Amino acid sequence: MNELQVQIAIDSNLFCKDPESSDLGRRIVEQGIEMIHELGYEAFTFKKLGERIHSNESSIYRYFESKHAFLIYLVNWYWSWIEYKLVFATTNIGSAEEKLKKAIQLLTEEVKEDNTFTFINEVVLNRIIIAESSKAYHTKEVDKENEKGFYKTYKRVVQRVCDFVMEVNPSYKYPHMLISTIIEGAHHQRYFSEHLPFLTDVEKGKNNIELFYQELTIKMIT
Amino acid sequence: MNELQVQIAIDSNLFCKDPESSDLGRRIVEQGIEMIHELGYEAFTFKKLGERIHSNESSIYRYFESKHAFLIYLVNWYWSWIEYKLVFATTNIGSAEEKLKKAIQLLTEEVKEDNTFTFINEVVLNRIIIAESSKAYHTKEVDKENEKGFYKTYKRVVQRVCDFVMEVNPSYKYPHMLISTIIEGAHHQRYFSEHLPFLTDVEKGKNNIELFYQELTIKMIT
DNA sequence: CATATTTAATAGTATTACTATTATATTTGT
DNA sequence: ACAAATATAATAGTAATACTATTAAATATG
Repeated sequence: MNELQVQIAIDSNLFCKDPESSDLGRRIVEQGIEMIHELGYEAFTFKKLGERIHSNESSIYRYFESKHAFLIYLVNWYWSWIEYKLVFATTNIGSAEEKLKKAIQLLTEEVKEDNTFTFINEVVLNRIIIAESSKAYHTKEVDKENEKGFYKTYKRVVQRVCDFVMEVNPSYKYPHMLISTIIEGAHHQRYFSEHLPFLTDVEKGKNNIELFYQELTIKMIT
Repeated sequence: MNELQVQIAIDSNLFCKDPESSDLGRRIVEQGIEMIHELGYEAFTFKKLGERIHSNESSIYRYFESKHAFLIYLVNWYWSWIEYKLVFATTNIGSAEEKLKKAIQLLTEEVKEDNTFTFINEVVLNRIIIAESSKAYHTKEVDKENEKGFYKTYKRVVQRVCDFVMEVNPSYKYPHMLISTIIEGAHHQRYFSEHLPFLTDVEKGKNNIELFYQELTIKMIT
């Protein structure tokens, strides 16, 4: 059986030249993800990436105008992918409660399988999002970048899940606050469980993070 | 009436030379906070700070070994201050529920009054913590720094509030997860309300952030 | 097959995050 | 009051960063 050939569509003002349009572009994204994961965002440079892909620093600048822009691209790719998974997992489900539950699972679970329906390693990308994505919006340029649509994909995912919340309880007052708290919270808890375990109650072999946020969702909206 | 003269005690391995011990040191911290707030962490440099306080870059390095170490110092100062306020606000309160409620208020409310019981502007520091503190632990060196006690003060605050949670409900399973979710969540919501309002449900004149997390606390542990 | 585009290579810039050295203040102990 | 210790300011220097500009060679396209 053939797999569905879906392409994650990325807004064209998130890159200079579409990295999906050439082999070099795909190598930049593929290996860039690996390198950010290995070195961390701060130590990662286009120069190092250029060497790794046997290309040149200045060639990478034709695809992304800056290191920051590259991170923004990855964050948007990630949320587009999550949106795709979200829509796929919730169509044809009748009960609003079920849809919401599925959505919370998707947002809080650890990304484990590498389905690589593209050249992008989603498991590694998930870890970058957890460890580095807050740097995408914690800058002095947030407001300008927000206007340019840099956070649009993330907002769209939040809105979709909010819609499920409102289906379950149309009078609930804080859907956006609830969903963004859960998304950011789950990422924090994953990061803490690995590096600052004191701040969590994660137990080996148990998916306490997911359990906690599922319980939170139900208790808050009913 | 005299005000209490309390000094926030900072662990001596969080600085090279104690900035509270000299006029220059106090100016570094005082003006450093203002500058990080104005320029953002990335654009802030010791060179610029040196110029601003009519001193020298290299003199600042005698107090803090790096820009990162300076941020870590500020984060610890902040949490020591919150711990002090927390202890002060909850002693002599008999009911565990009341203590917890007070604690959640303290952790989620906007810091408004500038009590300046020191040279540090707590209102501005609070905004730095909201906007920049995640950069303190999202580095490749977290584990090493955690061992050196860089996040001890934060953990201590979390533990104190966890103790209240356990007083209210001794069988509650996820106290650390709950409290760290609330702290980080409230900070995120404050930041979002200013820059990415779509991700919150903040209304003018209403303290929805505090209300949301108070409700969350009660619903989760009872 | 000519033209346009892409890429690689080189060089260069201003700035950053530091370190090292030294001379001059300032503080401290006696 | 004075020597010794310490703190500070000023200067200089380093390797690396995050880019930009230019050019030549390779590749794709009409």
